Amino acid sequence: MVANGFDTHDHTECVGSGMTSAETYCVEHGLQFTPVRRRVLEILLSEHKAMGAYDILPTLAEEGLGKQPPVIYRALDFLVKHGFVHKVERLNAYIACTHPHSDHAPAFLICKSCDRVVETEGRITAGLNHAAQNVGFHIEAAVIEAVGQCPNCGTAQV
Amino acid sequence: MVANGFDTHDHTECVGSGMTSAETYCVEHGLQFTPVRRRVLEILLSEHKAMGAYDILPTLAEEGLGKQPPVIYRALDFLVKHGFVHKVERLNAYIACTHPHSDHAPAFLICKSCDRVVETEGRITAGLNHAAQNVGFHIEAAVIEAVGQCPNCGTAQV
DNA sequence: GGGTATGTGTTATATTATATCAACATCAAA
DNA sequence: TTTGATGTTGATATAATATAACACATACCC
Repeated sequence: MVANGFDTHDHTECVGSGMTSAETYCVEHGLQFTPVRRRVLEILLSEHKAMGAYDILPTLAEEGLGKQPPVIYRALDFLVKHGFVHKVERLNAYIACTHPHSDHAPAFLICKSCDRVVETEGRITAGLNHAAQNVGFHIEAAVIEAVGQCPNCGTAQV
Repeated sequence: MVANGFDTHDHTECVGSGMTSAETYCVEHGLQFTPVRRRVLEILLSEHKAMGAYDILPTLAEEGLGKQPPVIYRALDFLVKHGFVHKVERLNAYIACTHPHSDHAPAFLICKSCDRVVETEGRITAGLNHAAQNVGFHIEAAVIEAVGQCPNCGTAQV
């Protein structure tokens, strides 16, 4: 079993490499990686969990980076649009991408008990593609979110 | 290509069979299929599309079935819990199940252009199960929602 | 340097959802 | 047939999530 979000681990490196990767991508693509955007990504990377917009906003406010909802939503829009962050629809929450720009269809495992979320990689959508073809539907993006119990909570409760 | 929500079709039968099926299920399981619950399912079946709670509420209000949000949310909770209705997380909307109690992992195709939603059947989760096993996660339910273009809108725009 | 596009600050509001508590209904056991 | 357990509804209030609209500032490009 490889390291994942259900483990406890030091993810200083997660933050560092995530920021570097975003930085590089923005430079290469002529995107403005402004202080608000930078800080929001940094918070999401360092918390290493799914956070609501209103969980992030107070931190920005403390740091003088904006205290109204539109500030955080605009930053999140940018980060989601460019693949640095994903929205977890089931939770109305946002989480830093752990496989930036690997051209993946992100899928999430959401623990009901502890609310931790892990992003998995890989091709999930073969069956879905088939279903779509049957009705002539063209898939552009997919939301794939599994709800259940993570190893920690599962074993704890048995 | 079989009949589906992207076709225009007379779905009088969808409504009738949906209601009958729910009715039977409730009797068999000792559930109270009360007027509010009945009417909400009927509305969702007859509109044959994903609707927000606040789209449904005015109709209930007109008919004297309750005008406060908790009324509709409680009815929706009941209908979702027992599999008559699904929530489309991506849209924060609700849609009548078209395969009631076939023990399926519901998956949706959501058209970006016309907002129509089609529920597909079938086993979608093989790859996801594998990913979950790798981290020791136990899946209880899955949200699978594809966003894209339906045949009508796709051809219209080309 | 001037013009255009993009990003930010701010106010206000829209949309989606839940907590709480009292009243009433249903049903089965005492 | 009362009692009590459970479930449903009615009503008020509020929480949580998200966007519209507009003025101003900054970045970028020629």
